[in-house]
Amino acid sequence: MSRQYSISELASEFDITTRSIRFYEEKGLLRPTRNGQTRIYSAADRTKLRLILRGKRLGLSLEESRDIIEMYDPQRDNSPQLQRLIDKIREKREMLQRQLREIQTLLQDLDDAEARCIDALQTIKTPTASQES
Amino acid sequence: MSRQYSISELASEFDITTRSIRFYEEKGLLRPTRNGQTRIYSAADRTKLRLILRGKRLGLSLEESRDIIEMYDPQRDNSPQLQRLIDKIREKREMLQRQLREIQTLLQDLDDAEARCIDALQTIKTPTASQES
DNA sequence: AGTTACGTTGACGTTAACGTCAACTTGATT
DNA sequence: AATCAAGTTGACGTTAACGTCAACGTAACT
Repeated sequence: MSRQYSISELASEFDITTRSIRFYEEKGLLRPTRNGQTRIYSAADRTKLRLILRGKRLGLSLEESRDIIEMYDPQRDNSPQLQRLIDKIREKREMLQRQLREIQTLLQDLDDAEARCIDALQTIKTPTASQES
Repeated sequence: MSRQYSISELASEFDITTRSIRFYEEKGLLRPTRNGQTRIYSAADRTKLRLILRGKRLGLSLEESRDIIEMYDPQRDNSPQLQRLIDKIREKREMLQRQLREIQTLLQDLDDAEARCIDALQTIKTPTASQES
């Protein structure tokens, strides 16, 4: 009973084309219901779309994003399935944690680079300080 | 005077093909010296390669990685250049920080998903607890 | 001299993730 | 009835980031 969305609503909200949204469906990441042949998206679909786009920014492939999306509605069928899911979650978590550490390294590197730049700027503005007094 | 590397040494160390390394050169990310027509890579080239691959894991394009690499050897020519570089650094930093926050959100989401899975597993192992006593 | 290992360039193929376009339907509006 | 906006499918084009392959050079070893 919560809100419904048209394809173009979602497209403009997330600033992507409708073609992309249909593409994600082709790849099995979304399954909107239909009214005739027209697609209708639920709030859950919208959330999934958000996850897809976030995944993209994080360098995940669509397939990896699909994995993650599937974790959101665990079909609690049989326990082997669930166990596999838990394993996948832990695996993804490790990957993300590694990624997090790498970002922190890069941030540190950027800090250093900025410092060197600022330093170089100073050196230019104070022409050859080594020759003063 | 520090160590030199052949293309296949680097390729096997980072587990990529020599073709990729040459491709990065075509794209202007590396500029190894030559002995005749054979490429010779320095320790700095190796570091750049490491940065490229890290960038890839973080979802950066090669062009973005090239930007970052350029920050590592600031040609301290003129100050407008340096100022532009500082701006680029700050911009990249914002992007990485946003990415960092997104990863933390995703990690939190994964924690939740795992909890739900484990919960579902328990529910299966304790068959329909609601019908007991 | 022959072969083996390692390197080169150039051309072309490939995959993921879309974009573009044409031809069509459907519902609402004028 | 005609037109318009929004949707659909299908076919094909595109870009990034390589991989594959062929044809060749070179240096070292046997």
